[in-house]
Amino acid sequence: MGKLQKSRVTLLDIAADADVSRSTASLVIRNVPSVAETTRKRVLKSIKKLGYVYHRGAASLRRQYSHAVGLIVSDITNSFFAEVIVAIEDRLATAGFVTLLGNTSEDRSKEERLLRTMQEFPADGILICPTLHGEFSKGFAHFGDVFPVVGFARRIPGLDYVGIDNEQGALLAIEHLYRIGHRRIAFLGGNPNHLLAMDDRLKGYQQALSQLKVKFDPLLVVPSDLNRRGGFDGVQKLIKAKNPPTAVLCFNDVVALGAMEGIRRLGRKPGVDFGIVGFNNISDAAQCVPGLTTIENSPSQLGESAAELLLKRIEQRGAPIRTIILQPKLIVRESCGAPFRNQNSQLMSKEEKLR
Amino acid sequence: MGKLQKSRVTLLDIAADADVSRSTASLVIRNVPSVAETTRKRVLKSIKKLGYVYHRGAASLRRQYSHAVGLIVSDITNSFFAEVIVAIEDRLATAGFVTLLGNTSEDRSKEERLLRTMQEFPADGILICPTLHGEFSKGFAHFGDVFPVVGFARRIPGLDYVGIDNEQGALLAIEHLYRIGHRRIAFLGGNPNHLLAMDDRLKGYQQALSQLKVKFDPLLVVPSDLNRRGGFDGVQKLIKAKNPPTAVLCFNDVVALGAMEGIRRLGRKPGVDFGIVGFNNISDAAQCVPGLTTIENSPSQLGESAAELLLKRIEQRGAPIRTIILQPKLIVRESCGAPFRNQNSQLMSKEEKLR
DNA sequence: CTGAAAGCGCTTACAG
DNA sequence: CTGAAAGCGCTTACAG
Repeated sequence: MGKLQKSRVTLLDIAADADVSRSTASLVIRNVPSVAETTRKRVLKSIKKLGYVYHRGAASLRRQYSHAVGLIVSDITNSFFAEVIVAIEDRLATAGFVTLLGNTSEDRSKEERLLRTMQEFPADGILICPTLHGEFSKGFAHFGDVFPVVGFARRIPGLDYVGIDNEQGALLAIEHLYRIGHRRIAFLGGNPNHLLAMDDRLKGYQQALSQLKVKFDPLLVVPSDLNRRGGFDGVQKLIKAKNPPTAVLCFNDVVALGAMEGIRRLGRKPGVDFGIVGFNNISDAAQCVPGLTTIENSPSQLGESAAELLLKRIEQRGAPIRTIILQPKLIVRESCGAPFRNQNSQLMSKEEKLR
Repeated sequence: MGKLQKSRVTLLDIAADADVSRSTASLVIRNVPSVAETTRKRVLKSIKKLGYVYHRGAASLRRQYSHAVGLIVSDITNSFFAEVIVAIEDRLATAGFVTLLGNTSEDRSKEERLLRTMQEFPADGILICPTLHGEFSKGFAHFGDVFPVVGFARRIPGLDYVGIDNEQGALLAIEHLYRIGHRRIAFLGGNPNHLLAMDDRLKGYQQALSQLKVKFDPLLVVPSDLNRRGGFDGVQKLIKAKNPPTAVLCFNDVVALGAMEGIRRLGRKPGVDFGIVGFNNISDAAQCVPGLTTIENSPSQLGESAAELLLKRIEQRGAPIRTIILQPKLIVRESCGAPFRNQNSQLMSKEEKLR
């Protein structure tokens, strides 16, 4: 501890201590090779000695990027998004970027505040899963080619986007339920007009029904909050109605897990008395009993692609808009109800164990 | 669009357009009242007209704080932490701070990288739940009075800290299990030597047993990963052993929820054939069936206190170290097993519904 | 291989 | 109430 630390140790202090210029010290820090080995060593020694901490903010101001990226999510407590966040943060860290996280809790005004704050920061770009609302354009209008923004999971017209083929996913789910014997199948979760993903999945649902010559019954489509509670309450409403369904496709796994509990609350056995399909394949889906049959929408793949897309967009702002649509996959587990006993012996044996 | 935007619109551009000095423009932006109303309006008009975006980074460099806070968490996919994060982010946003999020996934080297990066950023301070390891001091040694760091949920000796009274929490849980008839009670989850919280809860567990004159059996203490899978596997190991327990206290709710599924996997009924108590009271605990009896460790309260503590620490770095220990509370639901039927009529009726 | 000077976009005393 | 100048901690050409 050669000297009393008054405020911050700067490059100038290092330069003085190592008896070089500020520029040379800077070159050493950034690992520019053109510095003589002896000089480099002397500088590194001073850095250690004085406890120098690099100031990225100052560097960012001079260079024209911050190596910080904003990540705005609509509900961090939803496991799906938590898993997406991990993937994004990982990918960005690898590229040397820091992540600024914001959680909107589906609150539009919080979203707008976060967008502004992060842009002011300034972040080099923003990754966002927008809140539930129809008129996206409002909050995002000023980002065009001006500021790099990539949407994920929920589409934003006019911006780069990574998401899944929602229609196809719903279609796969309904076909599966039909195949194992279900004829009266409900759709639970989300709100039309608030969520394009909901509209698309509903489209897939209806399309599948019509292909399978099952009559569409609007009473079987029930909106709900996109959390456990929503599934819990929604499925009970469905079952208590007259002419109830025998199975349900839920908007996502979290809703589906809630629905499982709702069925239990009514004294029924999910996967035996009633069929449930989720959407996303979060890790809990494999862990619960009965295992949740679901549509894979890999959070890690989604997160990685989104991060990748943003990094590209930051590098070349002028590039045309890119949209990546990931393909869904049916993951069969044990939650689809009795009919399925007569279907597949391997699955049957799993089913057996439950009793 | 008066002029072609070449790079960034700065205060100087605003000043030129509004025909004032840079200083005056700055005063307007920061809402300093000493500016004449007509001048203010002229400046605001130019800001809108030119699409000016405030540059916080530049301001931070000049003032001596960034209004950014680092938040490092060991596992964002754990609902408990997700709920804590929401609370922290909320509180910080209210105070005008931006949150930089880092997830370590319990990886020590990631933790060290994040600490450094955030400090370099520079964040004004860091909130951290450290990864699982004994020698905390290593990674945190250089933060003393130098840089504001507040720990939460997992203690870090020598730093500000907010957490719960783990010993007392475990004690409450065991007393409850004993009261409703359990005599052979296991402890599941965590790893001694890696986690002080585990040591403390274990201490409470043993203390309760000894007070209740129940013999301590080390075979009933089984370590596990702190996730759903850990609970799932661990409880099955416990039940399959000879002389199995009739109930288990889990390190946290996530482990407990996994244990519930593990019990189902063995064809038993959680809350009927086997008792389970969790720890934390995450929102899923109220939602599952049977409802999870648990020890409340309110994530929102924890997060808010931690944020508060950091804000104070940032304001007065010299202040003595503060430690806040929140008091746990027993939340009785339906997961504690058959003995409990003979106990409480209100709960019995809930239990009834399950059949 | 190394150094002096200018500048990134703000704010902060200090004059007037 | 408003303006000119210096400075926060870096990096970037440009000389030598």
